Amino acid sequence: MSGLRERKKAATRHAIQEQALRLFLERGYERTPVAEIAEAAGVSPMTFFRYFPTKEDVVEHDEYDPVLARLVVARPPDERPLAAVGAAVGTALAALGERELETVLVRTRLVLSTPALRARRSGNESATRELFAGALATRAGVEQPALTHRVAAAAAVATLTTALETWVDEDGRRHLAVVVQEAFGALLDGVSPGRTPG
Amino acid sequence: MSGLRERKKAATRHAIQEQALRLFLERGYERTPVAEIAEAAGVSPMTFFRYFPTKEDVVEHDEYDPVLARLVVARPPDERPLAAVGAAVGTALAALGERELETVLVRTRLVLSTPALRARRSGNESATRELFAGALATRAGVEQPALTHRVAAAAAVATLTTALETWVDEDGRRHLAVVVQEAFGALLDGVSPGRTPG
DNA sequence: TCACACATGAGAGCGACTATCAGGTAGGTG
DNA sequence: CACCTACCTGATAGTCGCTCTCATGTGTGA
Repeated sequence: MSGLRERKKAATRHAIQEQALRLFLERGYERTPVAEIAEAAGVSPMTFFRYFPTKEDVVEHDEYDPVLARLVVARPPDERPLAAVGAAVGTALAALGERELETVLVRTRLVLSTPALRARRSGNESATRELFAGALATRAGVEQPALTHRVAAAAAVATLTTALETWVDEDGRRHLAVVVQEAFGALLDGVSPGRTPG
Repeated sequence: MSGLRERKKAATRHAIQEQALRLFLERGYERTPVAEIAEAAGVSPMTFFRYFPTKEDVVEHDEYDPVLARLVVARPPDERPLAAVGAAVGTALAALGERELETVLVRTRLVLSTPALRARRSGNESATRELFAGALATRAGVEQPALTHRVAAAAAVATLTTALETWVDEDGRRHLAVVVQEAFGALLDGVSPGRTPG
């Protein structure tokens, strides 16, 4: 399955993404036309859109969501939904190395500071919510996610987003996992008065 | 302050919005060019953009947020943040009449079923989050919103969004206030096991 | 009534994105 | 090794959202 064609495609895709990110960081997202990215990557503008349906797509990855969903399903069933998601996220983040965190930081900063990318990110969160809601339903042994599952999923994603924003604001000084854990703790604080800190 | 000029502007603005909504519902958002909206409203395409900076702006209102923020600040300070936001929203929704709810239903349905509008809506939620976080901070008597306030605000907005989606899925059969209350109850369920139903 | 401010329109133009068509290259087949 | 097919690519043209500049006409305030 790894003929010359496949390798060329992978290389082209990688080149486009690399040049795009470089130009975005240098000159800003809005001031970088697709034509320039294509030229820098040595392809035609057409080819850019064959690899990435929109200009925004070249920034996003969203490869973590399915992993997270599986971790959520695997959490013990007596755990409260939000605690389950929080723990699953904690587990996933612990596996991230220094370099990966740096990449995430740079890209997240770019996304948060670019309205168009921010809006798209928000749009994607809706898919993440549904994925988490499905995972919580599966864990509970039911077909369709109940309102509880959907609300818990939505709150968890919102908490995650807030944690990410905080982390970027801090320039990534603390480990992301720490900030996320603190955010989930703050969520409990915001709901019930007496909580048991971890 | 209500000279002929002002009234003309208000009329033009209203005409554009009315024709836009009509055409969007008839032919769909994506298949309705701004030029057609402008023609239907009897103005030039240029004028459309003078009144609404983007095509998406013609759909959104977002007039409720400031009201909600004020209601949040007014909640008793011993209430937990999420309960405070939930109660504030409940109060605001109780004031909505049959016709207003119908309008909200139609527009929300359009927004949720149109990716571009959905993304924009999500983008706006970020502003709503900050507004709520500020309100919670003010209520707590501090200048800058703490992480607790920001997380609570984010979770509350996420819960609200989920409630709105549920409400639209149900074609507005139950009153929106009921669905929202149920959603906030579900959030408590998702966090702590024993809760006292209202 | 006069002069200014402002709302509007016309035209050109940019950038994201799409559809169609033609040419070249990889891959399996004889 | 030659060939044929399938697919990747590019050129062209076009649509649509959105902006800029400039000129004109219409309210408004003096």
